Amino acid sequence: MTSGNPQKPKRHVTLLQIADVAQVSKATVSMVLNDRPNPFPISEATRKRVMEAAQKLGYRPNAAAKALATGRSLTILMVAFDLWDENLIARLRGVEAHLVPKGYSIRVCTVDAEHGVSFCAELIRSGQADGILLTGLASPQTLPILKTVRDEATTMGLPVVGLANAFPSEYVEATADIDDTRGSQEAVDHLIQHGRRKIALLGVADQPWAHNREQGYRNALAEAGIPVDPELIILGDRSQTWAYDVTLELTRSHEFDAIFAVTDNMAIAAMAALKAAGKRVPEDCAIIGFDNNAHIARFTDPPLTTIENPFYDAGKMAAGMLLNLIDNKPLGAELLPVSLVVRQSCGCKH
Amino acid sequence: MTSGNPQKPKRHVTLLQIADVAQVSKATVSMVLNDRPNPFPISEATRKRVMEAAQKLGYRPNAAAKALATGRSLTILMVAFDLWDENLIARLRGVEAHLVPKGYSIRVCTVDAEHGVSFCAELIRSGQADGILLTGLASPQTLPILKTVRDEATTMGLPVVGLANAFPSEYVEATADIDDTRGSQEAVDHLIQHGRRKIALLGVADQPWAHNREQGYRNALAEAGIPVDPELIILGDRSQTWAYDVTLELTRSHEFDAIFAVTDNMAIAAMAALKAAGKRVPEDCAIIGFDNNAHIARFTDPPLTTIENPFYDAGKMAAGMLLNLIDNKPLGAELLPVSLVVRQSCGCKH
DNA sequence: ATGAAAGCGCTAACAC
DNA sequence: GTGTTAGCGCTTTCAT
Repeated sequence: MTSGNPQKPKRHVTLLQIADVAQVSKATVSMVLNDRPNPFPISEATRKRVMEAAQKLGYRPNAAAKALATGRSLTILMVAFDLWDENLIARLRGVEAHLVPKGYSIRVCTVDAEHGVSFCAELIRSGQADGILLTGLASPQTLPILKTVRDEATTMGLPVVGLANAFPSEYVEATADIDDTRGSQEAVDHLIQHGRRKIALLGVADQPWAHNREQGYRNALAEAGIPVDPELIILGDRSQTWAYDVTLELTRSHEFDAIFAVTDNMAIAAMAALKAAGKRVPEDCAIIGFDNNAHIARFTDPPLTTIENPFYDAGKMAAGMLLNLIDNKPLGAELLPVSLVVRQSCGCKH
Repeated sequence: MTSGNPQKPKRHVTLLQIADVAQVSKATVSMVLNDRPNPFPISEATRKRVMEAAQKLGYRPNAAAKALATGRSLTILMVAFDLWDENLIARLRGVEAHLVPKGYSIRVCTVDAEHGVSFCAELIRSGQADGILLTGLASPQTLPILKTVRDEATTMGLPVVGLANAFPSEYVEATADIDDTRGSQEAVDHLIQHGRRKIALLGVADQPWAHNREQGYRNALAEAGIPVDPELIILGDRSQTWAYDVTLELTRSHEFDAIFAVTDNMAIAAMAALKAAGKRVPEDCAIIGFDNNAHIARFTDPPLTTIENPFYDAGKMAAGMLLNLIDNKPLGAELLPVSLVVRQSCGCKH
């Protein structure tokens, strides 16, 4: 059943065959199919003949030949950098939403401290992409890897665009980002509206995006005239284990009535720690996350209030920016708006 | 800062340049670089000269030219079929783990009922892949789409391999699957060990993998001599909303002391419903899921006992099988073992 | 042991 | 308006 490998017909219908059938030259066929005047328009008659022949033969241009001739692969390379549990598929769909209508497809390469950089470099150097989309997490230790990607891209003359997670500007031409600051500010402000005053921040060190979220936290406190308590700002490594441990510790050492965690993953770990410490959520401690991983956040106990992170839209925008750079058009970047998704961990009633 | 588009050097170091430097012909360079006797070996001297020249010039073969000449793209197409919230990155990493060492890279294309099939077909027909990896969910309504992929692959002579989620055999040469039946049987058996007798199954209709998980449930009951209560077998559409609603309903209409949900996502929704109905987990109702989405399952309240779904390994295996098919080698398929991850929702103490 | 040359399928000057 | 032609960078048969 599984043995007999499929016969390999490799039905390459070529331009030449169409030319034969339509009684024209390869060149004419190419022009018709690519809709390129040369410099004169093609007569409607031959146009039609060619189209019909192509249709009949089920012609599909060979991508390799096209790429070789034009020097463009119609492919972008999406580098997933140190990405493990995030919503890759939403980003991918967003990117495709923009790319596919323009005929581009996506090659992916995952990279982390141990794997993939050299292969990724290989892909770039071998001409398999017209531009690069970087997504994932750049930590200080892994920055050299980013540099490699950046350098290879530069020697090939390819633009690099960041998708979410605000990459440092030395490594990208531009980045498609969401309004981390504004979103966080809204979240923390919401906690303040609920009468919370001692709000802890569960943050992440050394990450631009996390820094922005921290800034939003500070803004909200400032606007409400609440002094920042440095002891309630805790920066870690983004892991759930860390978030759990540090929250547990905090319950023993400090007074606080709310937590703003810069990711949902951290928020749910913190929530578990609060419960382990005998605190009720949201009565004793309210909590808000960030990202809205809906299939988790909706079903925590209580359901997690959080900020919607529009990965799909970010993907679309990043793709748009990349294509613009490839075509030397204006970038068209903007900070994507985010919005609070109110559930119950903040203290709101159902 | 973001305006001046990067200059485009496009440093294509070619075979010819190496040939020049090394004082040999293109052909010789090609042979050396590809390690291909012709039919006689290359002399060590020229070999070295060529290698050094290549090294010095920083030569990287042009993928398009190579593909055009050989008819092989060294690329596989990964089709993500109706996949939204699953762990794509783990599969991807697994696939890459096997593919990259062999020089293959991955092109991705997401497809669902509304989008992407025609583009996916395009990618296949334009020779942009040597084989296809199918992953995601095939529902009866979307099967025609699968058929399209399959047909295009066939006309191009490309093998199609399924990665997880057991695709129907008409659409794939083979599939890399996990032992759904065995895993589920273990899970349900574990519940039985805890003294549970009225175990509800939260399943999914029309999905081979879900059917296997149901079979495991039945096996466990059979071995324990517990009669199957058809009313406790509930098949739905895999959505969390459905799982939540149906569980809530069940608490009102039936007696049961445990739930086996065929996915973690359904399990956490069910858990929320149980709590909403005033049931304690696991005292009143134990619950076990499937997949081990660790960043969720570890932090539910109580932590979710579940079956580890080795997506990474499945990715590796699928990639291996696909490459074997491409090279006409024996398939090397096997059912991947799964294991129970015991936490507390089953009734075990910490 | 190495080189010459044809060709993979397509594009883009340029000629007619 | 359409055809000719010369590549794009690489592989591969065959001749030497």
